[in-house]
Amino acid sequence: MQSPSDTPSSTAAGKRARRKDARPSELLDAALELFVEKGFAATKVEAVAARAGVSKGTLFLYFPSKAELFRAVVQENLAARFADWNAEYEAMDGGSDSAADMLRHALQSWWTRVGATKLTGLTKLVISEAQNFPEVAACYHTEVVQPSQQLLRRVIQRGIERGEFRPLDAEYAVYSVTSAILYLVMHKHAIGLLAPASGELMPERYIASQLDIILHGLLGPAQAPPSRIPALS
Amino acid sequence: MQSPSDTPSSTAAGKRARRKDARPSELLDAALELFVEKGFAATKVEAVAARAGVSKGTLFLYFPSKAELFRAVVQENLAARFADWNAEYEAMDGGSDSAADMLRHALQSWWTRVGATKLTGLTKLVISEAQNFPEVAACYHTEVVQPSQQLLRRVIQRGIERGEFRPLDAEYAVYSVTSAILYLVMHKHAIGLLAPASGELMPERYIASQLDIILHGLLGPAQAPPSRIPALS
Amino acid sequence: MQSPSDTPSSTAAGKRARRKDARPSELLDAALELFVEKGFAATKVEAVAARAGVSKGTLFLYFPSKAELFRAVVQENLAARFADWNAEYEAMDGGSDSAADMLRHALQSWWTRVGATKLTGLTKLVISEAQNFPEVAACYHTEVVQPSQQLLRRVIQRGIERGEFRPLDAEYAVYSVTSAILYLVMHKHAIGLLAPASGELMPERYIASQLDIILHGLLGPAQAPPSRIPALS
Amino acid sequence: MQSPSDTPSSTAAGKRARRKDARPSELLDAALELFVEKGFAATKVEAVAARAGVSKGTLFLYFPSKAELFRAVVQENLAARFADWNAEYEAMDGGSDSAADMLRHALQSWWTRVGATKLTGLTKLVISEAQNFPEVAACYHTEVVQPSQQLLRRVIQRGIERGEFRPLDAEYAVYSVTSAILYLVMHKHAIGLLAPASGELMPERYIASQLDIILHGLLGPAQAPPSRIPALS
DNA sequence: GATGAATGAGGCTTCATTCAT
DNA sequence: CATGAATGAAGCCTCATTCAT
Repeated sequence: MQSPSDTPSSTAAGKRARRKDARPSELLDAALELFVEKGFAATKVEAVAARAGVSKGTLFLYFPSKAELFRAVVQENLAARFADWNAEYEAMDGGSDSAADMLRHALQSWWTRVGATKLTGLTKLVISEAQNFPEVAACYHTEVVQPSQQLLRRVIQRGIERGEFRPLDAEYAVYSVTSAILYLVMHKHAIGLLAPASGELMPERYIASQLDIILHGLLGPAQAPPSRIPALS
Repeated sequence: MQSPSDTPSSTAAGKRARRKDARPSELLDAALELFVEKGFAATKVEAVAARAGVSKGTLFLYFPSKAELFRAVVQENLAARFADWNAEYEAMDGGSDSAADMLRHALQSWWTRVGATKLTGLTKLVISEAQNFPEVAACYHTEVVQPSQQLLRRVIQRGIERGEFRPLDAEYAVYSVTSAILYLVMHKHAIGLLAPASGELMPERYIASQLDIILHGLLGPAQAPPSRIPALS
Repeated sequence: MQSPSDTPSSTAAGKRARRKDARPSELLDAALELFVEKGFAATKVEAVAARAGVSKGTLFLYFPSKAELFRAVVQENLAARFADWNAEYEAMDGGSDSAADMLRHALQSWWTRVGATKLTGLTKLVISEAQNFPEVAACYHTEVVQPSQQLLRRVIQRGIERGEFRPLDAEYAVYSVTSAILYLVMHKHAIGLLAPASGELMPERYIASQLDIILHGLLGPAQAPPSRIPALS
Repeated sequence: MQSPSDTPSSTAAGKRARRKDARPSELLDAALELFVEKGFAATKVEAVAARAGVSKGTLFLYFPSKAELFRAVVQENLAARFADWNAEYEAMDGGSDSAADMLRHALQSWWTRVGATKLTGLTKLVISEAQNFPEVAACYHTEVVQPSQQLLRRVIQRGIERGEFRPLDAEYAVYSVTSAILYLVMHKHAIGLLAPASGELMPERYIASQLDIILHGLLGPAQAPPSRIPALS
């Protein structure tokens, strides 16, 4: 039960302080968008500042250089994503669902928590700039890619051990899931823009299709589920 | 009937000319590599020239600007790839293989003809720079992406019609194949470099795994093939 | 009623703003001088910036390109010159002087208002670069050359109609005045520098001589004025 | 009575030799035109070579640098012009014409021998590039300007001494003639191009008008000639 | 803190000049 | 001699970064 005004400058100066505190994240949001859109080199710091509603000089009050801004963009969004993944991870490990359900759940929760948000830009960004920022890429790999893959591998492994899945190459089966995710990300940020006239890709339908095929592909002949043709959402 | 010196300047004067003829493609090769590695903006024309073994100025004898060099890189490699795809297309359409074999063949021939070459860089390049070169991206989409997807869609459709595959969402099932391909491309040029220490991805094993799961996922319960565990190549 | 410090930042913050306002015209002055001296192509933007006391980059804050700087140089000085010509025009048209006096006045006021200033450089500049900047030249012709020639033609025409001048080719008689002016301009900016050792040309004496001969040449035998030998100013 | 074939290689190799000897002057002609049109800096040596019908490299066989080419252009045409001026000079000095006739003749012969040819470009060229090539300009001044002015000054002086002309400032009266000439030159190469739509300047009429006014202006009241209105040639 | 004018290193591009053929 | 492919110094312009206000 903390008093609502525990800091001296809560009423008047508070608003400015909150604004001030918000600056960095407004800049990070603007930077994420622009880096994803145009790439690191083609993005001008002035454009980032402008999109965040501040002046060029202000950006340098919070980030010592453009490269540091880039690193901060990744770090910041990494944290957010990682927290969520962690929650997901524990929730799934604890339950007693079938491996198929766990995979279904993993993909679908990825979509709602990450795929449908601007966080997907981070993946595209890190991949695009991997060569120019190896430390950042390595960090991303350690924090995001490896844990996700480990989690998926464990689920698949358990499915095999339980006889739910066919006996297959568990390590590489993971890529069936990650490639499905990556394609959706790249479609959103690049492929889909190659030809705006071409038919839109409907994410839910895409995920349903991929899940249907992957699970059918993993499951042993006995457990083959009633082949649901995905509703054309 | 060969006179030993039919043209007086066949050896002497020819060397220059041969070099001149080779220059454009040497430059295009160098440019493809560097654009893929660092992106368009971060690649210096001087570096392209240096990798091709010529000086800065020479590049501009063959390409009027850096942007035109980029376009030429895509056009040039597009032609090569498209010719191969065409050959593949006709070979497959004419045969009387099962749809599964056709898909298997499509993926494997893609690997030998494209995936294992530096042509994969083109895909990564076009995707990375799609926003900054929309016309190039559109061209790539028309020339490469759409034909490939149409071909795959037709194969899958036929498999369904023949009862070989389950009745599923043929249009979206295509993405199971394209996402598998895209992931391999992106792994080669970006993901694999995120963490050099992480285990290498073996392309043949990757393709075998994806094929196994996709085909299992597509096939009707009856036709389920003997679940071959891919040899750890 | 003056408060000694009405605005807090009147002195401090104002200095920057005042500099910023002055920059464009400082740059235009420097550019005019250098373009006249060396020509457009041989003038380096860095030299213009240096003469204006700023760095290379600053120039581009105010003018988007070297060619635009050139256009601005002409436009800017055109305005100045044209305003004066307009004033002159009305002053002369309204008066009831003799045509001879009007011509005398025209030449002499041209000297004080234009000929003796750095504005003459504009004429040399536009003529020298006419082929490379046709639109600028056309503009100069419309704004400066044609009005001046029309004014002179009208004066001469009136002199002829009044019987003050001989009946001569009024249209071409104008060139006696304009050629006198052009020679002075070109002498100042080029001819006079051909041989620094050669005797200086004294502008007042030059104008007196030209006026003496032109007026003598125009006047009818009756009105021939007392042949004043120009004072060796 | 030289035999028509006194050199061994007169028939076959002669043509090539003549061509070879002609090369430098073809290059000089091309260079004069382009330097006049675009200025020294904006003229590309490749354009000069192309207009002369040879390759870039060939130009450098005859002229060690672009600057030397420029000097040669002036020197070469200077010689031609100076020879003519010399002939004119002696012809006039020897005769017993009136000073007025001599001036009339001087202007008219200038027109046919120089004004109507591409030699006028030389004047424009030297004036335009005077600052960047002071030695060339000085040479031009010594070789062309000073002799012409001296000649004109002597004619006018004699006219005054004989009582043919009014007693006027002989030294500056010269400028009435030179300014008339310069204007025609600059009109041909620059002013006339400012506004192609504006009425053409007819050189003969221009010269007639200027001569009429100048001579009227110089002559004493007694000798005033029948004021010929110049025929609208 | 916030601003935006100023800076100058660095990249793209041109073009005079060289030189192997 | 003639060619034109190759060179690289130099110029225009951009933009990350600084700093006076």
